[in-house]
Amino acid sequence: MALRHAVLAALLDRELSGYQLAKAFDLGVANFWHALPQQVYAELTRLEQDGLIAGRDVVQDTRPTKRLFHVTDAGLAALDRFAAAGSKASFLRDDLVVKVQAADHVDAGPLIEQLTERAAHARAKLEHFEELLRTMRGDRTEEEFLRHGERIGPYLTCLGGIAFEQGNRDWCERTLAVLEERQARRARS
Amino acid sequence: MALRHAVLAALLDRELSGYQLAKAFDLGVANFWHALPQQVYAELTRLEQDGLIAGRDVVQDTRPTKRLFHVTDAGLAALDRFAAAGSKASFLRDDLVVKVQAADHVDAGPLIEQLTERAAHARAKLEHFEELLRTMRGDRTEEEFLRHGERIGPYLTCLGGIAFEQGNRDWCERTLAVLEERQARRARS
DNA sequence: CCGCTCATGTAACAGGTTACATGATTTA
DNA sequence: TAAATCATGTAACCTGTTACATGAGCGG
Repeated sequence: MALRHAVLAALLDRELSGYQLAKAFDLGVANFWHALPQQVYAELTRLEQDGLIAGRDVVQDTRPTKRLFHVTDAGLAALDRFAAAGSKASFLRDDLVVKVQAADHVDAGPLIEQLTERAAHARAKLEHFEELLRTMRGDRTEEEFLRHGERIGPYLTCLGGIAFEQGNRDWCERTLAVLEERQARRARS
Repeated sequence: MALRHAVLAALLDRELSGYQLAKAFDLGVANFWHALPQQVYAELTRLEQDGLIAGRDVVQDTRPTKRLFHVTDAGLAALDRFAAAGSKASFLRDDLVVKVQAADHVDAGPLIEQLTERAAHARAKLEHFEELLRTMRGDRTEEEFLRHGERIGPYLTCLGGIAFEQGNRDWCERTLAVLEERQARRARS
């Protein structure tokens, strides 16, 4: 039941439509969770039924009518209970890691390709996150912002995304270097 | 269909029983994937039916009879196809991150507790992984081992685990520092 | 006029989690 | 004698993914 609380957390800052939320969860914008649009819409329906969020229709002239949601007091209480309850460790679950585990028994070519892609993707996300951080803290320094800012949650999760992607990038680069060196050596012999 | 290939990858090094595999996937030993015992047993059944692994019964006098599995040629071919196919980026999906996203709206006490736990867990895993690396490379240096070792896949995934857990640990410590400083300041005022 | 964005879903399926079951042997 | 380890599963459930559907406006 974590998507539920991820949606609540995403609605803390401002009212959002299902569409906006779906985009945020589909791409890496809401870097703290990932979900497909279908899941988001379904979860919004359930959340409203349970009274944890409330929606209001906003009629637009050129665009279709949308429904903006906000967190209710009951929703806030649910979030608080969720935050207080224990959570188990999260695991790394990544196809590419499985492939590297089998690296000695499979063709290294595609592996190198995928690791290169992944490293590039990690670098792109890092840039994006850094940009987000700059926007959030404005003209304040990071220390200043984290000490006195009144909404630091998204900043901290963004730092989490950066830590994750740095690990990703560094590992990809290291693994690439090893696999490429071995492949080059095999080609020479 | 990644558990399938994770099991194949785990069986590359040596024959294992369902029980041994289950333990490896349940705890963090097989640091490249996580799965519950029930999943592992079910997957082994399917893999054997599909001819990607083969098992032999080993009768023991004191212990129950166990079944040791090894990868077949068909299994190896399947792994190779899997490694060549594209894989999408993996996402960070972690309850604790959702909680931190909501940090400004929920009680910081439990958050601090959970972050402390998580940091300790990350440190423990790091030590465990470092130990594993030392065992795998023996008296060789890392460079030496990665250049000339004949089974480097597990070493590389272990490096991945280390990169992941370092990110985890650093982020937990940073977030802890911020939340604790803010909580202390609130208490004083 | 074709594809993209806005806006919202349904249905079927695959994969992961929780709960439960069995039974012998070794260790504290 | 109670708990942990070895050894293997079944059944129900929850969550996530893939495929498909609808319809209006806007930009090239």
